[in-house]
Amino acid sequence: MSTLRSSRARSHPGAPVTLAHVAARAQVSLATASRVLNGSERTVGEELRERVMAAALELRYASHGPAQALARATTSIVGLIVHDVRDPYFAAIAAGAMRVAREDNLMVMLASTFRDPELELDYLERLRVQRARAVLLAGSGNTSRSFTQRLGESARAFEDGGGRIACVSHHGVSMDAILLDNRQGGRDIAQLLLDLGHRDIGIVTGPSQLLTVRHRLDGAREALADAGVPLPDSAIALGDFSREGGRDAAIRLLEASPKITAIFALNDLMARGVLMALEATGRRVPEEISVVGFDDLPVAEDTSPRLTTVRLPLEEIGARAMRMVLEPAGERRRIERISGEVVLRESTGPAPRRRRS
Amino acid sequence: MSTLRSSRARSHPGAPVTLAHVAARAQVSLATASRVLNGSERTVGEELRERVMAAALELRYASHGPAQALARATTSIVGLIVHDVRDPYFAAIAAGAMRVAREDNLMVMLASTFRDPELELDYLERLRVQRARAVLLAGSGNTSRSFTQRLGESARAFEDGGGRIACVSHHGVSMDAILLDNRQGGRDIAQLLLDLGHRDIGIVTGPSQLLTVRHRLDGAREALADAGVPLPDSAIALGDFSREGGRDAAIRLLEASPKITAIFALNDLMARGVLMALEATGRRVPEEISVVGFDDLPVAEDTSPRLTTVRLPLEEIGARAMRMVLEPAGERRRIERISGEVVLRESTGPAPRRRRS
DNA sequence: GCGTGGTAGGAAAGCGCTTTCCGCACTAAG
DNA sequence: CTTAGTGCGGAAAGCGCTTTCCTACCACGC
Repeated sequence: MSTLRSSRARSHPGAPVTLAHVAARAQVSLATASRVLNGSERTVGEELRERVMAAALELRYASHGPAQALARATTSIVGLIVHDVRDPYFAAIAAGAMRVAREDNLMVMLASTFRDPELELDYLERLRVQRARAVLLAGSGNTSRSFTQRLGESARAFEDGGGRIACVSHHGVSMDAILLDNRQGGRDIAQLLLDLGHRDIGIVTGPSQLLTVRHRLDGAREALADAGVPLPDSAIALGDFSREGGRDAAIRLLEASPKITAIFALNDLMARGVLMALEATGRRVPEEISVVGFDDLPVAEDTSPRLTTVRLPLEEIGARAMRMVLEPAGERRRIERISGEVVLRESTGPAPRRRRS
Repeated sequence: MSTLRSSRARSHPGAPVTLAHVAARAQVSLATASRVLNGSERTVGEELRERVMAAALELRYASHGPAQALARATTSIVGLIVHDVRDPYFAAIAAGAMRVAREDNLMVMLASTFRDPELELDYLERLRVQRARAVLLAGSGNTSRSFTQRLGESARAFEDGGGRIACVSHHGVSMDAILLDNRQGGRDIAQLLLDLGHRDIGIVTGPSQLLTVRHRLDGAREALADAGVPLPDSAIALGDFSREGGRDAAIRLLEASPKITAIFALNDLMARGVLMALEATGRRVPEEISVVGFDDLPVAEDTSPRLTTVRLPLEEIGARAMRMVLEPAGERRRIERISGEVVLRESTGPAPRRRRS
């Protein structure tokens, strides 16, 4: 009977059990209990060790994280700030980063800013308060000068507090980073379109203050310029970085430039939207018009035709970024570059012959 | 000059600034500084208040979360345990839950178990260590008796520590919950198939130890039984709860039961896989065979034909669950039920006329 | 037998906060 | 003028740990 009762001990609200309780029950000092239960350099005699273990088990002791953090002056928390968990792009990065965090026995605090830069700053501040060991900024950087500066200051403050910080993609701020070669990707995919004979190319772009957008667009511009193919303003339509944004932008684009034979959507979500618009207006892809995206999210294979796009190894990127930010700070800023590669699917085809102009 | 310097103060590693520094600089006591900087009942005189604020700003003071947690005996952390962030189902729930957490000024620790029940227990324990205020279990429950029991014990231990815990979906454990009516959903969607005249219906199912799977399947079984339509074992194929799992299962299913005119995939991801298999084998949907899924994830609208499925308001579910778990514990177990509704798209059609048998 | 090292256990000093309790100054009431 | 009441500031006692130091003890060598 008594064993039964003791095994159910503390299953009532009462005051939570602390190390002191464990120590008392095991008849040892606090120091010893601490050494046994939380990896310490010092060895503890076999007998005491067992007494402590047993007591901890019986009391169902769980150490007090915040107290440990205070005493040790370090936590086992890392922060991860993304734009939106629902966006598969960020979900993939998050998954990679979380895998690495887990390997290092760290808990991750995830924050979604929903693309609000202020929230990004706010979360960074909160992570500073939490004394996160490291923070990973995974959203795309912003082109706003003043925002960039404030972000830089916050990052500096965070580091002064002893934390590490790094980002994925350009952020216009000097910190360790995994840089995605969005420009080259934009260039490559535009070149693909050119190689297929397309000369009237439209672009469906996202919010222009995102650096990712800007770089992909720049890459495409370069490729077109090199080939001497014009890209009038009317061939560029802007929308949200989402399905709906892509669809709406495509509709406007088709009105403004009905002659285009190919559309480069700056990410796969938008490309999906473009496909929706094309389907709604009865245009065949790729026979009448080709469509390409960017990122190679799962959706790229879910559409029909499947999307030609630029593959980014997102989980790998998340993992490497997390690994980088968990390393001790180096002397100099660390940069790793990752580039995407074009994956050819069925949404692209040779340019149709020119219709009567 | 001096203002400039002082505004840049502490931009060097040195020891981090504490409340004591702020208090010293503002020439007030620790108590006063604390009261000013961290909402307290007590009022502080205008002058001192301003001095403290100024000092904090100049030093770029950030309070020490763990220390506050220790002193206040409560944290501003909530935990969220899901199977996989990459799965849009969980991403949506997470987004809803995170929105509510944000409204309450809480930080969320997100953990992905990748469907490993041991990890679920492990993370729950870690969240107990972190003294999370509340934990939301979002994965589907498990049918394993022993696991369920251990989960129950861990949950109890967590609650004994003063935290709240709740789950989405059945977990076979008594705790507050948002219950999804998976059985009814399965029933409804199967009924839809029946109403369309299908009599040879196949099912592509996920891991059978998931309660979600079991309930959806049970619902479908009931509908078929009520209609007197047989469901032979050969008409059920099992796979991973993913695209690939759905595809592979569909291939096996079609071999085992070539006569089927409709397939119910237990979630949209699997349904997408089914569509892939059907496309690969040249079967037209829905003319030759109808396909339905479950969840109504974005992918349901990305495929062609678009998927008929059961819509679950996932973000709403995540939000309500978080709200529930943040409320003080009630006397009795709290349960909210949410049911899905069939949304009709193009992947379903009337059963083709029986071929020669 | 004594000094010497090495080892295991414990006492206690923090870690950075919050909050109780105390005291002072001032006002209002008697 | 005294007394009670009120408002504000500060001293100090924790919160639950870790870790430094100190002490006691043992084994060993000479």
